[in-house]
Amino acid sequence: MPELPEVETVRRQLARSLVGCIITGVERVEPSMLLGVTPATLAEELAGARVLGVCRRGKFLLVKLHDEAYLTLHLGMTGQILLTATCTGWGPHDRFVLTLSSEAEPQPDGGPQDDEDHSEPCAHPGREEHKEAPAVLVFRDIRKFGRVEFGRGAPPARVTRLGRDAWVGEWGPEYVAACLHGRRAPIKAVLLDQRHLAGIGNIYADEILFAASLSPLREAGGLNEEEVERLAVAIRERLTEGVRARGCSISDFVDTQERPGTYQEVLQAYGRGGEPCARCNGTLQRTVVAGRGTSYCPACQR
DNA sequence: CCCAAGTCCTGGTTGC
DNA sequence: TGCAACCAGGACTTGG
Repeated sequence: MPELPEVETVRRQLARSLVGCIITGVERVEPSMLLGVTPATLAEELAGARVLGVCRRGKFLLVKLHDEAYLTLHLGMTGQILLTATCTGWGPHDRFVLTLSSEAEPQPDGGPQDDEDHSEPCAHPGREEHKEAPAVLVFRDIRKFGRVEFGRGAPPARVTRLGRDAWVGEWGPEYVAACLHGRRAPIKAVLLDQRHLAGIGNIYADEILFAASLSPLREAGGLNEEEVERLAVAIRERLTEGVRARGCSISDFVDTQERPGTYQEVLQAYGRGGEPCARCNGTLQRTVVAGRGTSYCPACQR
């Protein structure tokens, strides 16, 4: 599942490869995944548009174009963004395809220089990605949960109504405490609610709660100060680890070069129901919380 | 047939 | 009682 670390992995690659490029055309678009514009208008708007930056907020990617335009991408649960130098023909799940050309004049500054929280300087400047501008961007999505949105003036409402970015956002234990205050919903449901902290999905929610030794079933408003502090630390740490691992490829996720991440190798809770707990050697239990499959250790997650 | 799960939407409940 | 905030559950999607 593309959650914050997976989307950040893709953002870094897109920022490196796309900034300064000109979109030359829209080769393909799945209308049911398109929001805010018709396919015809989208093609018209994007043709000739220069990419100014690539930002992220929660699980959303924002491709900033000239004239205050934003192309907003959400990967849903099986979405992939692939960059290739040549077109080798489309597959049945290629829902949105852009062609690109590099500019003669390189941008003075490659990275996204955005006001907001979504961008981190690229941490691996030496890594080989595309030196050349890619010719094609493919948004591949087996299920059609992904979304492509175009708008002008400001990012779309589905982005502006998000809470603070769960990784690079400015927040601390007090903010988390305020989010949880008075809530009777289970703590995991609040972690998954993008209006509070944006970017946490089902995998990282389970990992964060394991790291914080908190039961996903706990009533959110019932956490004490010390537990909130542990939770806040676990959120930053698990997401940082996820980004460092270049994402979790337990299901379909791959980066723009079709390479998997490695976070699936260090999962302690997600998907491990019935297996021994790495911390206390108890048995992880599987249940359903907030309508989502949930694994946790009843012995040491309290 | 059920399961996986992102986001949006609806309808019922809670509490001031 | 009225109303808003809150919360659970369903729709959507397709391959395993």
